This record gives sequence, C-alpha cells and structure tokens, in this order.
Amino acid sequence: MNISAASKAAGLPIKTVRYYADIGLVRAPSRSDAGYRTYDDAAVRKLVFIRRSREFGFTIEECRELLGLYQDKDRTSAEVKRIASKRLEEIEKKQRELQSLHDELAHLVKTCRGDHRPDCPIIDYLG
Amino acid sequence: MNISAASKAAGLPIKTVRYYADIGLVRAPSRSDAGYRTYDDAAVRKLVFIRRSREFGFTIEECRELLGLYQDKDRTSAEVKRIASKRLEEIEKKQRELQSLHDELAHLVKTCRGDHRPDCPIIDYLG
DNA sequence: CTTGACCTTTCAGTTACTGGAAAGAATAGA
DNA sequence: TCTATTCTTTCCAGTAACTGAAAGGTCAAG
Repeated sequence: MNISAASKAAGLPIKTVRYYADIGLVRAPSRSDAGYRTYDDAAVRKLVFIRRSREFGFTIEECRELLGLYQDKDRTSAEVKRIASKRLEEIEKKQRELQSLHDELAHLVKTCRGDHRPDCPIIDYLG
Repeated sequence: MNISAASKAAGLPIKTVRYYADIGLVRAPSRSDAGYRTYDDAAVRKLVFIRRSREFGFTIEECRELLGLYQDKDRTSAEVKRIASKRLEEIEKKQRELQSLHDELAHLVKTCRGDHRPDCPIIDYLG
C-alpha cells in the first residue's frame, strides 16, 4: 500500500501521515525500491488509532503513550484510564471557561442594540 | 512609564507588550533617549482593551479591528455586534464539540475498570 | 565605581500540521 | 516507445500568539 492508499484508509491527509512518520509516531513498515513508503494493515490500524485519539484532543505525545499501551499486551487499564481522565478533566475545565465566556459575551451581545450609533456596551466593557 | 510599569498596569507580560508593539497593535507612544519604550495612560488603556478582548478569545486581527472601533468615534454598534456575534457563535460551536467529546470520553472512562489488567474499553474504542 | 535591575534587539522554539517547490518514479494512453 | 499525467520523495517555509534565551546597552543606589 502506497502512502495515498494508506492515508485514505486511515482517514488522514497524506501530509499528516508523512508527518507522523517523520516524528516517529507511525513509521512506514518498509520502503519500495524507489524509496516509496509502503504501509500494511497493521500500520493503517495504528494510523486510525492515532486519528481517533487526536479527535479526542489528546496531544501527539499522549497519542504516542496511548499507542504504546495499545501495542503493549502487558499494559494495565489503570494507565490508560489515568491518561483519559486527565484529558477528561481538561475538557471539563475548558467547558467551564467557555461557559462563563459564553454567558458574559451573550449578555453583552444581547444588550447591544447593533444600530448605526456608536454607543455600545461591548466596547464599554472591553475599555 | 517604562515597559515594566506599563505591563503591570495592563496586566500583560512584558514580552507580550513588546510583541504587540512589534506587530503594530499597540505601539509605545514614544521612546526615551536611550531607546526605551515609554507608555502613557492612553496606551495602557489600549493594552487593557486588548487583554480583555483576548480573554474573550478574539484573535489578534479581531482585536485590531475592535481597537480600531474603540478609537473610532464614528463607529456603529452594529459593527461591534457583528464581530462579537461571530465570536459567540464560535464559542457555541466549540461548546457543542466539547460536549459530545465529553460525553463519549466520560462514558469510556466510567466503564474502564482502571485496574492491573490489560482489557480496556478506551483502548478498544480507539483501536 | 560597581552591582544589580531594567532595557534593547534578534533568533529560536512552541503545536500540529499545511503548502509549495524541485525532482525522481510509475503508469496509462497513443 | 514516447509522452503526459500522476504519484512520490525531500526540504523549506509559514501558521498563532507568544515565550525563552543570548548578548549587550542604561540607570539608580550604595
């Protein structure tokens, strides 16, 4: 499987697949005589694993850890859970931040008349 | 006012104040003989304005626009409201994304036993 | 006069890619 | 077989919004 087939199968842009190889996250298992990266199903599975992990917002380094655990038959689920819980807390923190931002900004937007005149509670609040 | 006093008054790191000057967002109104940036109250007010805008998540370019409107006595509140509404929609979009991420991940974390054994619904889901 | 705090510029690094250029390799069609 | 197109390679640069560090000039206190 050349890189374009692998990238399609994994649901990732070619550039990204190459990037993941560069940083040693998921290397192509082999190269053709001409130097083309050649992927097999196992490599594609790893790419899919990374894509899903990234979709959850795990950083590349966390993905590296998770991929290590994915391939480690002696892993403990406690280790996986620790990483996932950390991410979950970050999500919850972000949610709280967004919520208060939302409430404040929504209030300002609601009270701004949005007409041709210059007076504006949004600007007043920021200034 | 030298840069450190201005940065304290504005609640921004010195590096950031210098950065904002570099990109032409808020330049120091003058320089001392030795070339030190010198800030006055009006400049500090602009820095505070930018800080608050950034806290709402407006991009630097949006901050530039907002600062322009802040200083424009002929602005219309409609223009301000348009920018703020756009940001509000982005926040709401992000909130929806985070909510579904949260629900999925929370479910996985809850069902993971987190013990010494390798079987793990989180890893299963990602793989 | 020296010490230490403060200021300057410039360069590099951060995250996770993405775009583009130049050039070699493979393939399909005439 | 020749050619046109597509695929691949590597390398370099850019993104957003800073942040850290290096190397050196300035200023106030003791």
